[in-house]
Amino acid sequence: MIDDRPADAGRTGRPAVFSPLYQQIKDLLVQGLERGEWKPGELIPSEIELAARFQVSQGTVRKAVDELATEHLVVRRQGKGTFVATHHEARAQYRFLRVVPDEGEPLPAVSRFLECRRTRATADIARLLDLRTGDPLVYLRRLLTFDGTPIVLDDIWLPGATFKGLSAERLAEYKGPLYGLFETEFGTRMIRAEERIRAVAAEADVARLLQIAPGAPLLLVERVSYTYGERPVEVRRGLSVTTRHHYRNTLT
Amino acid sequence: MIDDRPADAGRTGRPAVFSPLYQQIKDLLVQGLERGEWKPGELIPSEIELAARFQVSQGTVRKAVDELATEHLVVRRQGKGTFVATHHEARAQYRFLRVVPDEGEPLPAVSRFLECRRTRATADIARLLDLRTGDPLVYLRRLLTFDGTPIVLDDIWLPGATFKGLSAERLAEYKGPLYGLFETEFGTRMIRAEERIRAVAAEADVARLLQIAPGAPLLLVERVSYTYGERPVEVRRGLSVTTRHHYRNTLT
DNA sequence: CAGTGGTCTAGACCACGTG
DNA sequence: ACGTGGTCTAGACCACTGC
Repeated sequence: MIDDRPADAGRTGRPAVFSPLYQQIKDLLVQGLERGEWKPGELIPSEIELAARFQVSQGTVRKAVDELATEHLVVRRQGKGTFVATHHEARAQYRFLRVVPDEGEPLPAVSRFLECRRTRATADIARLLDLRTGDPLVYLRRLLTFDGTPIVLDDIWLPGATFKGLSAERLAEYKGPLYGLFETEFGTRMIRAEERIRAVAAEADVARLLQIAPGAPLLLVERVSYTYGERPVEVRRGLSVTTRHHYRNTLT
Repeated sequence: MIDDRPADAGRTGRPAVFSPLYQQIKDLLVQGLERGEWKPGELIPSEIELAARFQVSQGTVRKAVDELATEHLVVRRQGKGTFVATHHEARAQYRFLRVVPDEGEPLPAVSRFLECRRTRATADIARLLDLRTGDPLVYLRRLLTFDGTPIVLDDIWLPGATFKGLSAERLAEYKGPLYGLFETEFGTRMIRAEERIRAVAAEADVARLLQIAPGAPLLLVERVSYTYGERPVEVRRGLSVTTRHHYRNTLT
């Protein structure tokens, strides 16, 4: 495992394209994650092992791993090692579920799938997913219920090529976060998302599903999710009833 | 300047309350910022100088300063030094201004103040600002206009004790971000905020100011801003028209 | 040129988890 | 007892800035 060493990584000479050593190590580690060399939840090699493999000091590996931990790609656990991050963890759950009750603990929302079918990309969905108009998609519609009350209606579009085997049956039987299913069954780990948030008036069909009056204000959250290498893997439009719930956000 | 050294910071013995050395250094630096030892925009001592002052290695100071930079309390500039962060910078502007046009660049929004008066804290505002009901407040109302169209109506409540001299005249003549004014004139630097976002229907008076129909959906952003030591210093309720604008957010 | 932060190394010891 | 990540040090060289 000596040949993994980046060309010209030593203290003499210069890499063809300059980038700090720890950055190059980080890139190699991300490539390993992307290739599935270490799967979500698994232990990656220790810092000492990685330092030996890449022929750099432990300190340099540490800086690379530190950045991966900051970006939530891996999780450090003192005394145990460094693990590949996974969506199957209470810790990571609420990073992407931002609609919560005004009062009390965010009870585990109950998810019910109303639709699951194949369709084809419209121009706008294709653009967001970096596909071509007419490319195959999987379309999902689900209702999130908090404490018995319907609160969020999500429309979700996924690239058909990646999510070929996704079925209503599989969704119905699956317990846990949707991104956990994507990660486990389709080898696609969501790591980042961009959202645009607006207020809109409820259409008649949506109002019926969310048990509110037509025209009532709803929070619209349009999300594009990305996996490794800034590759878009999901478009989601969520409509939320925000009379006793809100979207929480921290500005830092 | 030798006595600034934290008690028992050396490699032998144990601090009474355990915390890593770099954390203690970081805390001391935050206290310096809070005291105004170095003001926004100013240069703080170099790493070598701080290392000498606190009697620790440069590496330990570096880790402390790195964290301050991550939290946007300071800004590092290679070759020049480390500066206290300030709201008077294009870089920092859009960290707290999240409502932007759907298309095109976020043109500098024009701010117009509709009200500025002293009032007293209601129970809910008092709770959020860690005050008592009836304590003095300064209340502001302002309208943000993008490209000539009114888009955001902000109601702002500030602790009267801190913002004693704030006047309509001062607001009218001031150019630049509101948080820049707070920082320069009142020595209060906002560093973090928590927001709750909802969709609501426009009331008649708000609809008139925003030039929309009564009952139209509006985005409501309720913000509490904090300065050093998690001390709340502002409550803000912003109502936005989101037909051609949206609230942007990145989940990481 | 001198001074700053940025990178990299090598080695020490500590705290935590497991056997 | 051992291996992991966490902290700390000392010193080297690099890259950027400004005189």
